[in-house]
Amino acid sequence: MKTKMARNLPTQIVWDLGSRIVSGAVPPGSILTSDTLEAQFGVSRTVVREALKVLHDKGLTRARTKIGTIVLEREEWNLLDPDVISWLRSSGLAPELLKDLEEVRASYEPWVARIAAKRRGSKDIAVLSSAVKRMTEAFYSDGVQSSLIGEADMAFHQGMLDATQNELMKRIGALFIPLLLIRDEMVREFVDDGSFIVQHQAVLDAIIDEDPDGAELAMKALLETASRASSDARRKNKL
Amino acid sequence: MKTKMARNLPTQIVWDLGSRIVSGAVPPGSILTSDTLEAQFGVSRTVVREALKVLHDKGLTRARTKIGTIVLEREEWNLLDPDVISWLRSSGLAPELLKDLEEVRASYEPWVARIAAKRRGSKDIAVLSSAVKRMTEAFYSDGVQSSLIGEADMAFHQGMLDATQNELMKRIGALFIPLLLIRDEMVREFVDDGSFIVQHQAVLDAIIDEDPDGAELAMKALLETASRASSDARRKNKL
DNA sequence: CATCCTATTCTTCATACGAAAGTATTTAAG
DNA sequence: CTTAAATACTTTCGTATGAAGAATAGGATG
Repeated sequence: MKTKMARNLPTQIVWDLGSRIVSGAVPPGSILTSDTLEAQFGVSRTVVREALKVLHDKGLTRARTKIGTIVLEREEWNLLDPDVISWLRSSGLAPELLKDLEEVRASYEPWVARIAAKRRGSKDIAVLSSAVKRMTEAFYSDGVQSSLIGEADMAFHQGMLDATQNELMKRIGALFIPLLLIRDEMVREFVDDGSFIVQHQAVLDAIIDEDPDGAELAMKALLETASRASSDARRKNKL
Repeated sequence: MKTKMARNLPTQIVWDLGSRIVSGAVPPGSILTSDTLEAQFGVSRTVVREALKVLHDKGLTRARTKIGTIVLEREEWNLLDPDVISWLRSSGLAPELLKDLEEVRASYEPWVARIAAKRRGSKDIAVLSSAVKRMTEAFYSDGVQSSLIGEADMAFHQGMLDATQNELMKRIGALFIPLLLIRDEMVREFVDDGSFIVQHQAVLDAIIDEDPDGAELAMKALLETASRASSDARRKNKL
């Protein structure tokens, strides 16, 4: 992940408030007043205002005269905002969101594989092959919990996105990859036979062969397994 | 569309600058200084700063000490930001973006149809049926240029999104629908036989029948036609 | 060529006033 | 006396302004 370094004051406050709102620590309907925040964070009005402006733009809050800035319902939040996504991730994913996410993924990722197979260059193949290789090595040396698997997994999916040469698709995919990784880590504990490696390899092979149909099918199979494992995981944790 | 009413000062400036940047009137590399903007818009630093903060958040600009606020390259822009999308729409769509958009659409909309067919309630059917009906009537009374067709088309696709009951999918779809409408209007001039009506009807029928596979196929057929017409349009306009 | 300096611009602060909108008070009607 | 409408009040956001701090591009200096 990117290590967010020394941000300026408003951004810090945006992150503090934003993550607390998204996590539910500051529930919808809560009232934030500029004065209070000013005192609370020990900053000036200017800074508080800039922070509130940004939160407003992300759909988290709404300013009302004589009342203050009120925290909006979750339906109003801009779920496609990178920051909101980031806050969602660090505050744990609601099962409902996870379900939505899985469906969205099922809709676009086979197509990503398909287009990647059509357009991939030699550099893309190198990236993807390396990712699968690292994934395999990590699995057979450190076992299924290795964090290296997650990194390789992420690199693989990012690599496919890059291979599509579709800016829009890259944006969308980049947005969800971090979220999906969390899910995948949970899932791998329930599919510890390494089958995910075989399935990634199958996708890679099809992409190398410039076989769009094959890539799409292989990706669907991969997602299918993940989805089944995911519901297994849910059942096991729930009951 | 929503009629954006009396917005506050910073928002006005965000829209003025944002749309000019996205349209290319203020090209990447341009330098905006707070002082200049302050004079140009006749507002205070506070307002200019808030506006620049928002533009920064949308990936359009970057503030650098001793230089000013510089307009970033297109690659840096947050293409998934609703405002950026809106500005892109009103400034005409680059052919490259159009191609990306078409691919993205092809990836998710068949799945939207599929999921809609699985989950649709009676209310969803009413909405979709009404849209197709209006589309048909507009076509046979006012011809293919009728703006009512566009409205009905939009209502249809929005209705499908709502039927999925997937918040994330709704967000993504809602983002692109307005852009696709522009494309569709261009396209309809090249497919003036009303075949798009039959194809929408086919999707609707499958959704009513709770036939996911049928809905997905019908939607794919619809997109296929649109895609073909789109390249026809491109060829004809280009040469 | 390397180092230092300075001017410029962003960043933050503190304060003040105007505008909008709930809340309380007064007034008037029934 | 009760109730409802009109009025004044008060709180909070929105905007403006002046000043000080930090960072650095680009020139001055050695």
